[in-house]
Amino acid sequence: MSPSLPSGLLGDLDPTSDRAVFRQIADQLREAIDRGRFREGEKLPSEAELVDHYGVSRMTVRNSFSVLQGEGLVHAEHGKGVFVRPRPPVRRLASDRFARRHREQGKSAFIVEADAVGSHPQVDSLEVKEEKASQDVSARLGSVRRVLARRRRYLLDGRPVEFATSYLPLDIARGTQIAEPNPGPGGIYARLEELGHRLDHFEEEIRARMPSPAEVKTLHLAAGVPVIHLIRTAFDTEGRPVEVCDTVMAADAYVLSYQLPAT
Amino acid sequence: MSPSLPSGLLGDLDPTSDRAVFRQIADQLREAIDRGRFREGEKLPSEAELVDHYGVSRMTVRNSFSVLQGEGLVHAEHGKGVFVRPRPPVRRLASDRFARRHREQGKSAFIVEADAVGSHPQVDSLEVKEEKASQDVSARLGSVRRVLARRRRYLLDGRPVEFATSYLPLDIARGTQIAEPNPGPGGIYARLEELGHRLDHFEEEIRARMPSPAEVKTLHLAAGVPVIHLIRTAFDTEGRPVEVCDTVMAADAYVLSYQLPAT
DNA sequence: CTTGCCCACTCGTCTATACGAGTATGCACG
DNA sequence: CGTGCATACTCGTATAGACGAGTGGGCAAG
Repeated sequence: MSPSLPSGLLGDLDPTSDRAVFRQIADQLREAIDRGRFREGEKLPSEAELVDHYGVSRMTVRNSFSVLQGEGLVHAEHGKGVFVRPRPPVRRLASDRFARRHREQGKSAFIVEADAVGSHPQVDSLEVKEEKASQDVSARLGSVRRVLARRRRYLLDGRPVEFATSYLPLDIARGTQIAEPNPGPGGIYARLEELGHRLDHFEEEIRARMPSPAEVKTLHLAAGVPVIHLIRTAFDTEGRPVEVCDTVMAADAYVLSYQLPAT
Repeated sequence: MSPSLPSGLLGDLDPTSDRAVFRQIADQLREAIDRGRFREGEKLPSEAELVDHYGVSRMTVRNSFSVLQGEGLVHAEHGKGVFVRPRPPVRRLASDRFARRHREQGKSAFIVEADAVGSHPQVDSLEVKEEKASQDVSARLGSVRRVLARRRRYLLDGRPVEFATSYLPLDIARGTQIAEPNPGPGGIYARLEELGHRLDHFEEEIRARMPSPAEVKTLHLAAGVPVIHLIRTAFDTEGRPVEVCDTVMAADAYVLSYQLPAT
């Protein structure tokens, strides 16, 4: 038998309303969460308890939960319950993160930055190989057929937060340290500059969308978490695009920050 | 009676698989969409047809659809069917969109840009009023109690794509044309400069998340469409923040583009 | 020909039931 | 004391049925 809910926590249904019952329930739960009646990580009433409280069928309650899941407000754990989704710590990406001065150190920007805020950084899924350039990458790199692709996934405290692929023209990267699993201190941008491609500027394109099933898997995304899709192109001082980096980030783990001149 | 589906369009279920039936159906539909078997705007088989084809119950088929809706791939229209969601035209926001040279003209950046690509722009929900600054806005503007808030919504070809609120310190904006519904040619940035606040740079913070129910309503968002939340702070040459602009954009209608120096 | 209604088809909402599978707890047994 | 199992509670998946409401086409009446 389900114990009854503390009275006053949730209200009653309005049978005269034309708002669907499952939406009314979702509204009440959402409001309770917003007001802090349920805190981050806290367990919501179980399906059975809500069935008793509202006098509706279980599917109706589940429908309410699915609304809240779609909004990214809650997540269900099989065998345990439905919980208010905690807001994970966000990683701030500043627009000067690729400035030359940050490249002096030996470690990669990701590692340095994570260490600074006391997180445990990891990089995995390293893959470096030559492949055919997609139509999009080819266009961005200036009609290149084949490219060197460097794939990796970044984790913070064990949680995957982003994965990225860098594409470089073969005539630049082949046979250099860039084609090695470990590109050496300062990363591939340092190597590019050593190879005579002094970097001039970057162009970043940002989109947001819902993840594909593959992305959900790779980033362990909860329901209702979008991804930020960032495509960066690096140009050298001669105006040639020397790298395209395609990055997919868990949107709940990032804030991007840019500084623009008012010119 | 439901006519049977064209054979070969969709496959069969694998009863030995441990993948849930509704996921298998969603997978097949997703793949068919990705492969172009169903084109943008095209109608998917009705629930009844899929019930017949797969020999499952209607709720199972609906469950599959709800997966695809959550991914933003399809949308349902009551009484008509379920359709592949067309990708709307996107608006590109370049990082120089606030450059002084774009401010010379009389019209606002939004209008000029939309006209350029042949879209029909509109601005509505104009509201200008003094109000108490939220904690966040106050912090960004440097401990300001009350602010002038300018709210508006932008539409392209009748579709709402973004809404924004600008907050300005009262000591700057009160009694000026900035406090009028129509701020005049070049917008509030032009007025700020005339008032002696020469703009130096902007700071933009970007987040992506699922919309609140209020945002769904204001932007007429389909299921599975995230929003891009952009907070811009404008600084004058003395380093004082003179405006905070809080913008919520339909993510499927935007690509943001930034240029960063490699410094 | 036009109007208005009926009907078929569509998705939306809700109920009731059943079984499976993951989790946690307590108790009995070794 | 510790191990392992039974059990109760949780959500996951699926079935079957019912009624409501929006859409569009066809047909009959005017």
